Amino acid sequence: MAGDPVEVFDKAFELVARLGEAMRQALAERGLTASRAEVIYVLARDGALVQRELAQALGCTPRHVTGLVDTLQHGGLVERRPHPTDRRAISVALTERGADTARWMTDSRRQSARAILGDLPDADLAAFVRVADRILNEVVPATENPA
Amino acid sequence: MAGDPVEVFDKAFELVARLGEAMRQALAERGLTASRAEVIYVLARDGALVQRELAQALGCTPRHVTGLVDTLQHGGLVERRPHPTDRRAISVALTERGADTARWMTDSRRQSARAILGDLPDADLAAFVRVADRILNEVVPATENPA
DNA sequence: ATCAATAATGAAGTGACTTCACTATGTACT
DNA sequence: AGTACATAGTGAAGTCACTTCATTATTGAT
Repeated sequence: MAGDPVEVFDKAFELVARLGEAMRQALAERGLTASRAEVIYVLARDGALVQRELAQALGCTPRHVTGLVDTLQHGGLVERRPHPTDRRAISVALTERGADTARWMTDSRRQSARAILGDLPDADLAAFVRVADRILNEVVPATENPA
Repeated sequence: MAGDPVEVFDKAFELVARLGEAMRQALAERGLTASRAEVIYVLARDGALVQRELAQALGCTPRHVTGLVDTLQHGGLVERRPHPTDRRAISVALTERGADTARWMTDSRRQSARAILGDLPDADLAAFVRVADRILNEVVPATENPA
């Protein structure tokens, strides 16, 4: 049977539900939650940030960042430092352990990707990306970060 | 650029994050949350259920179902009835409004699917489903409901 | 008649997140 | 300098998803 748009949509939602759940579970085994993992991801990508910037990057309130960073700091993944020029602000950076965790996230994602999809034809993978992009562009608001 | 497994994985996760968010938002406009919507979906699919069965279908605790049904009942989407043969149990069924909501969910999903993906080549859609199935089968635990 | 399994619910707790009020600073304007 | 407003972070309190641990009705099976 060829491709039915509705079937594709259903698969996409199934992905949302089940892949999301699998991710949550994998993170939980490392003592992380999706939100906390995202903090780590962003800090690894952008370097040390002030909490307000972190809130923007995560799309949540600054207040919530306070709590997230509290927990992460308590777990030794992140550290707070006084901002060099602005005494109101607090700079948040990954610790060694935090950086290790970030590497683990990237590596295991890459490994899984290759193990699971490595033998599929390039054409299929490219088509998946095309369809996914279409859905993403049409359906989704996207945390705006334009020009 | 052809298909890179890692890029595909990343897209899949982006779908998880952004499509999930879009769904939550669409539901919120109708006063629903993902969990409550799932109750409606399951009841529409399986007919009236006892709360314990509902809990199994949703993969959550019976205790949580109590609360979900409370809210839905209060909103007039669902009704509780004494179970005909087992006086411990409570049967939960959709009301007219609940059934309408279920129809809305199905219809809008179908409409969006056609509007967004209708013009893509069948081959792409079929490839998407193949790749998604691969991910689903390999990565995911799946709420077991086998033979 | 009795006793263990079962259906639902109260009580209390966790994690994600919010809004609102408040403190400490930074900035700008006179 | 002096006043006034904006900004960074946090305490307090609340919502929603979801849990575990009693406790109360029943049921079913001996």
